[in-house]
Amino acid sequence: MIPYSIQSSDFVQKKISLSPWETAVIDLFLNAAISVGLPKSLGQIYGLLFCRDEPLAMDDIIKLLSVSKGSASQGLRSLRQLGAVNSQFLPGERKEYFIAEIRLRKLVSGFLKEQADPHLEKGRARLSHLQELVDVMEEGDSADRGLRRINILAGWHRQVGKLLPLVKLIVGKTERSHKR
Amino acid sequence: MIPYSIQSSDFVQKKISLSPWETAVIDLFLNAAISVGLPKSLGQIYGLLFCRDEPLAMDDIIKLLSVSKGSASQGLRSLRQLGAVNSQFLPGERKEYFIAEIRLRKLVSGFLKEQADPHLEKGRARLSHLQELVDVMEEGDSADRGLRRINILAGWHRQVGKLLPLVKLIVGKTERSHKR
DNA sequence: CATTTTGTTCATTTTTTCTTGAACAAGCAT
DNA sequence: ATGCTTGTTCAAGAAAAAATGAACAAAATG
Repeated sequence: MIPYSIQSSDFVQKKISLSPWETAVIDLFLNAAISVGLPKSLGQIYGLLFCRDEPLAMDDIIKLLSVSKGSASQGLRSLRQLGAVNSQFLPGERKEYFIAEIRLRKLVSGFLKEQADPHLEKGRARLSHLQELVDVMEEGDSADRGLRRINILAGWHRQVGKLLPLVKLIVGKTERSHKR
Repeated sequence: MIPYSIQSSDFVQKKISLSPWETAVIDLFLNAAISVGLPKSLGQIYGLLFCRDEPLAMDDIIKLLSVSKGSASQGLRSLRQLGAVNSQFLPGERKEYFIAEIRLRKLVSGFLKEQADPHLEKGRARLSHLQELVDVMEEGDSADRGLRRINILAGWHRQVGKLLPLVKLIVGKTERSHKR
């Protein structure tokens, strides 16, 4: 006389609510997302997946977080692009199921690849544009100054270019020891 | 019969407009600011100061960038806090004059100190809050899962805690060679 | 085929963040 | 004192970013 599981018989009803610690974790990731300049929905979605052992489908996410279809869809897309979630198709199921990537190394390198590398590249372009602007000037104080500034910027660019791969490396290297 | 320099006699009229390369540099920093999550006015102001050899006062900045007094004042405050500008009082002048900090090491460490360190600290607090939430639960699957997640997060926290000082160090170490 | 399930897109609305400028202080000069 | 100059603050407006949900595709079901 249990009034639940109206639907397809032998399905275990998926847990419909969040435990307090899960809510707290989700909020933690929400804040983390904001602080690295990503939309909070990304943080929430990742946080939820991070909490769970079993993969979740989009409509689970929508229900559990009460976000819109649009947010969920776009959020998952971004997360995939960042390498922060992976998906799988369970046999016999039509939905796509998502799980969080929890290897910090992957998270960091995905983030840097998506967020930093493009800027580095654009930086290169801007530098040569700057160079053109200065080249075209008649000689003089300002042109001189321009040249000096370009050199500084080029130096910075090199520095950062060296730093990024190093960061990926370091996070990778020292990563071990998830106490089990 | 030059109609300019209405004002106090022997002052060389300060350059009133930006050369093209300066505009481009300012725009570069504007974009950089946005991409690290700072307001664009910060980028503009820093960019302008970066271009100039001589220190500028707030009203120079206001005129050259056509920004409001408010933006200039608040922007300069933030930049000072980030360690991205320094100021000096020229003798006999009442205004405060600003110059850009161009040592990358200083810029990076200032940025990290302001933007990352506080988050690390808050992270610590959140972790112990999480721990409490899980401690308080009756034993069970969810509590178990919660514990495992906390351990992962704690590991990440340690990692990042190690990374940040390292970044400051690296940028400092390799910094030399501004071609002169 | 018509229908259902799953997911994407995108114009609109909502929320958040940034900028503006007027009002206000604080100090100096007359 | 009174009026300048310099700078800060903050409420209100403007701009930018994110979330929503309805309309649309695509593919499987029956």
